[in-house]
Parts: sequence; structure tokens; C-alpha cells
Amino acid sequence: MSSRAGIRDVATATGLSITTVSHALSGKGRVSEKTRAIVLAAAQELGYQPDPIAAGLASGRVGVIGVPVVHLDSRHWGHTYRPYYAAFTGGATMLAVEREHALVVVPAAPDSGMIRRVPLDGMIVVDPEPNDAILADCLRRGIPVVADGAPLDPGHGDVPVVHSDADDSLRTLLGRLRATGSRRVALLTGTEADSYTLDTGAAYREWCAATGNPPVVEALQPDEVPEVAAERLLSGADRPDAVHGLNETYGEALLAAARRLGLSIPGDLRVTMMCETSEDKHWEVPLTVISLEAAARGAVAAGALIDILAGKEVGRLHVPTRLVFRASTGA
Amino acid sequence: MSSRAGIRDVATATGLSITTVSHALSGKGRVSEKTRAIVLAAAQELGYQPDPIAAGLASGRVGVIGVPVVHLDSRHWGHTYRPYYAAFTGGATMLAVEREHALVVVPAAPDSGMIRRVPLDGMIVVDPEPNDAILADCLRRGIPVVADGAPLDPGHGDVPVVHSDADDSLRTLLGRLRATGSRRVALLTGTEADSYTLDTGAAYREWCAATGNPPVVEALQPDEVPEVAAERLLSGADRPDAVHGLNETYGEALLAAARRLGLSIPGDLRVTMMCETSEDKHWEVPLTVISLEAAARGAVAAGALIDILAGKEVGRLHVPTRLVFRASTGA
DNA sequence: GGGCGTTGCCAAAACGTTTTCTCAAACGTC
DNA sequence: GACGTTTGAGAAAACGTTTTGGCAACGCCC
Repeated sequence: MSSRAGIRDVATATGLSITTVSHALSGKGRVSEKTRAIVLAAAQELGYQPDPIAAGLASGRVGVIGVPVVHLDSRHWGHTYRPYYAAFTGGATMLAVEREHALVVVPAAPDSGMIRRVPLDGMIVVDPEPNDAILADCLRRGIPVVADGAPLDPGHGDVPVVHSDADDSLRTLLGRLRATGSRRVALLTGTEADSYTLDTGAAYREWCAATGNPPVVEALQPDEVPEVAAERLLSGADRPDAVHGLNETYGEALLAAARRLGLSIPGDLRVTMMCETSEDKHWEVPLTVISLEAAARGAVAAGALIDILAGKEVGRLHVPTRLVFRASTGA
Repeated sequence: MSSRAGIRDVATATGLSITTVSHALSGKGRVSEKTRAIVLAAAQELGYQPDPIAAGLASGRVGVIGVPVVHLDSRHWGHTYRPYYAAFTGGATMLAVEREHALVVVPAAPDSGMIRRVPLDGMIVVDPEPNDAILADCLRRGIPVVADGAPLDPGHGDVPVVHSDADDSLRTLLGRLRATGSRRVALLTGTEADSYTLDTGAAYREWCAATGNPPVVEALQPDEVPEVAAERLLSGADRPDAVHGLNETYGEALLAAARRLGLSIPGDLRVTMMCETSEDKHWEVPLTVISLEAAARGAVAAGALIDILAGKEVGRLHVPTRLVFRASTGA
């Protein structure tokens, strides 16, 4: 009676075989209703809890999928990634639980190798870099991976990717600003080299080149708080008449800076931003936002991964961006 | 050559036994340097990665500790818990990695039973409730637990707890406000029934009763944003001359409301708050804050848990609160 | 050269499940 | 009553490691 009860104890307690107990509890084999009831009662009585590790070894599956989080130590994490990750994992968790899986978030430095030690059936890698160490770890370990966002280099050919049309939406948004009168549409961004920041910057510059909008990019300097950069952008000589914030933190910084400088929105300045968290904040003006729909993306990624684990083929994964025009852009 | 290489493949490739390969890779047994080099080379060559599940079953340890997150769906989560959890898991992760463990965050509804399926050696339960379902799950499953914060009911006798002196610090803080002239020190809080909210409220009321400060408590109504409650508190007839915010979200709401109402800080109003995240934000006034030192608490909890897993006894766990007086209280 | 500790390696037994295969009994059907 | 088919249950083989206990071989000391 020292250690916990195992399936063997349930078997001997009921006088049945281990096989029958396993079948009765999992509902897999053929077991009469009467026997099943006996087993259930005995298991309850003994406080039997199947050992997930042993079950995992035998079945080859542990029912756990992981999401590595890698930017934890960077300042950028708090501004850009955390809101996205929070929404993403929320959506992924809901779907995973629906489908009898657990989702774990593994804070992991790319080189610590920790990710290799965690028992997992599969992994969702968010915004992988061109030669992503974590992604490589997973593939080497042989566990299925679904990627969120960035397309991958050809090396990892067959990793399904949840695609995004964020660039298209950004162009649509900027185009609308320009079509309704804005002549200096600026971008408030960061200097980090992650793919979201880079892609957004590139899309903005391309759009400028294509439309004749003067490219005005203000980037946070290292160790600078967003409000300072926003204020610098808005107090220069050629003040922009519209600004898109890379994320909600920067967007709110724009609001704060405008307030401090006495600029009215949308009269003196139009403001838009990417926003992944709830939009019911107490902004002074309803904001035009573009959302990647992080929660939906998480759910799609988790669903695809669980499909793969179940042996199903997955098709093209895509979550459309959502674009909402509100008063901060005059409509 | 179909599936991944196992330890057996390394053994046959080198002509050594499985035992020797295991010893060479783990550094546990007695293996000559020459043999070890041969094994390492072969393992590298074959891309061998030990299966964490099999290793876990054999050794009884998977090297993973978990932190369940349970409030994800509540609005309160975003205001109060998320900053604390973020800092806490950050500290816990750092320490876990230092000591060769991985930390996973398990988003778990208390009744979903998911927590029972994740292979774990131990768990850190943050702010457990009086009859905490997750805590009970862990104990039933027989895995060691360390609790953060709330003392536990006697049922779970021997769970180590990271203690806090938040109540003492709050009394010190409030006392200082009163000693330096504040006569109506209010509290901006929520209506949630979690232990942090309840304990803070109780400590405040006790302090009021003991000192004669009129108890002024403003609580967010359900579905209300903090700014609205803050503005209500500050625009009433008997406006308080100092307010303590339950968390950084509420504290910032107080700043926003004061700004909107044209109140100067600390002239018209002193503001203090609990704050767990970085304090280098761009507040208009340097703020007096009280910090539970969430990151340190996470590290202490993780360290204690790993000690327990290693068979060591742990003593009393305590992380002192940090109290910093700044300009928002006139000092 | 006998006793004894050390070194280097291995065979085999765990670890606690799931799963496959087999088997007996019960039940219909002609 | 012989012959499928279905039902209920069990024996035993995985699953891929770690760990225990043992066994030679070697060197050292007296």
C-alpha cells in the first residue's frame, strides 16, 4: 500500500486481467457492461490514475502538443509577441481540449535543447526564422510540426504552414487612407529583425514606392519606450497625417503622444494599428485596426497538427486577416 | 532505416551493448574515454535522440515541471494575473533551465482533467484556492507540489508554500501615506473572489479600522473597464486624496482618470499600486509601487520543487515584498 | 602467487501501460 | 447436431530506455 495503485492492482482487486481493465477504462476492446462497471468501481475505490508516461510509451502518443516561446527575454516580446502569443495559445488551447489533447507552452531558449526533453506528440512553431533551431530540433526528433506564419526555406519542405494575408491587408488599409486624403502615411515600428517586423516594413516601403507616398518610418531605438518614439515622430517638421502602429503597444503610444501634443484624432492625425487583444479598451477614439486573428490561427494550427497526428492529410491552411475601419481614420 | 534511430541502433553500430551506450551518453556508469568517444560519434552519425518518454518511464523522471494557468478566460486574468504569471514563469523558467529541467505552462480548466494527462514530475500551483481542484488532482496523481502564495487548508498538510508578506507591506505603505498627511486613502479593486483580491481588501479594511482612515473602496463592476471605475472614484463628492491600485492595470487607469479630471499628482492625489512588470514605463510621474517580486517567487518555487524531486528537504520559503517610494506619493 | 580493489563492459530485469492475437463459450442457423 | 459468427476475456509481446548486479581482466601489495 506504499505507492500509488497501478492497473495491476485494479486487475487483482477485481480478479480480472490487466487487458480487460485497460479495455474497460479506455473503452477500446469488447467488455460487457457489467464488467466495465465493476472495473470502474474498483478503479474509483483504489484511486487509480493511469500513468501518462507508461501509457505514452505503450501507445506512442501522449496527447500533448507544445508551443515553444523563445523571445521571452527581449523587450520586443512584451510589445509585439506577448499579445499575439496570448491570443494564439488561447485559441489553440480551446481547440486542443475539444479534441482531447493538452497544450503546453514551453519557454525555451533556442539552443538550450530543453525542447528535446519534453514529452510531446507534436509542436506548433510560431513565426519560425529562416534557419529555426527549434524547428530543426523537432524535425530531428521526428515529431510533426505545424508552423504559424512565416513561409519556410525549402529545406523543411513538408511542414504545413498557416498562411497569412497580412501584407495584402496592410496594403488595403494604407490604400484606403491615401484614397481618403492622407498624404503622409507613416509607420511606427521597431528595429528588431523578426519576420513580422521585417515583412511589415517591407510591405510598407513597397506600397510607398508604388503609390508615391513618402516613406516615413520611425523605429524605436534600443531601450526606448514607445511613447518617446511616437512623440518624436509626431513632433518633427513634416508631421505625418496618418500613422500605422506595428502593434497595439505602439498604437497606444501614438494615442498618448497625440494627446500630449494636443493633436486631435482623426482631425489632425489618423491612427491605425495591428491589434490582437480585445479591442474594447477605453481608447479616446474608436480605432481602425488590422487583426491577424491570432486566436483563430492558433485553433487552425492546433487542429491541423492533431489531424496530422491522427494520420489525416491537411490541406492548405489559411486564416484571413480582419480589417475594421473606425473613427480614428474618419470612418 | 524507416524510423528514427534508437539506442539499440547505436549499440549495434558500435558493437557495444545497450548498457554501455546508455552509460556513455548519460555519463552515469563506468565507461572508458575511448569507448565514450566512439559512442558519441556513432550517436551523432545516426542522429540519435533519446526518447524522453521511454527514458521517463525507465527512470521515473521526465525532467519537466508544470505551472497550470486557470484564469485564462476571465477578464480579471488580463488585469491582475497575466502580469504576475508572466513574471513568475519567467523566473521559474530561468531557474528550471539552470537545473536541467524544463518548465511547461499548462492552460487548464480546473475540471477538464487535462492536467492529469501531461507527463510531469512536479507542479507549481500559483495562488491555490481553498479547495483547489488542480492541487487535488496533483496530489491524487502523486506528484509533488509547491504552492505559491495562499496558505492552504489543513487537508493538504505537507505542501510547501512560498510565503508572502504582502499584507505587511501594504500596511507599511498605507501607514506611510497617512503619516505624511493623507486623510482619505482609497482602494481601487475588483469584485473577483480570488485570494489576492480578497486578502488585499481585507488588509485594507483592517488597516482602516485600526487607524481611523475612512474605508473607501471602489470595485470594478463586471464588464467595466478600469478607467471608468477610476474616474467614478475620483469624481465623487468626497474625493480621496490617495488611492492604491490593486494591480498595474488599475494603477494606470488611475493615472488616466486623474489626467482626464485635471488632477495633479501628487498635489491633488497620491497614487500607488501593486506592480509586477518592468517599472520603466513612461508614466507621467514616477510611481510608488509595491512588488511581490513575482520572478523571484517563481525561481524560489521552482528551486524548492526540484529540491524535493531530488529528495532534499526544503525549509521555509519566503520572498520579501519590495516597496519603493517615488514621486507619486511625494517622496 | 594469493588476496583484493578497480576498471570496463554486459545481460537482463525493471518501468506501467496498450495492443495484438488467441481462445473458449454462447448463440444462431440450416 | 454440425457449423459459422459473435461475444467476453486473457496471455504475452511490445514500447525504448535506465538501472542493477555480476563477471572477467587487470594491477597492486605483501
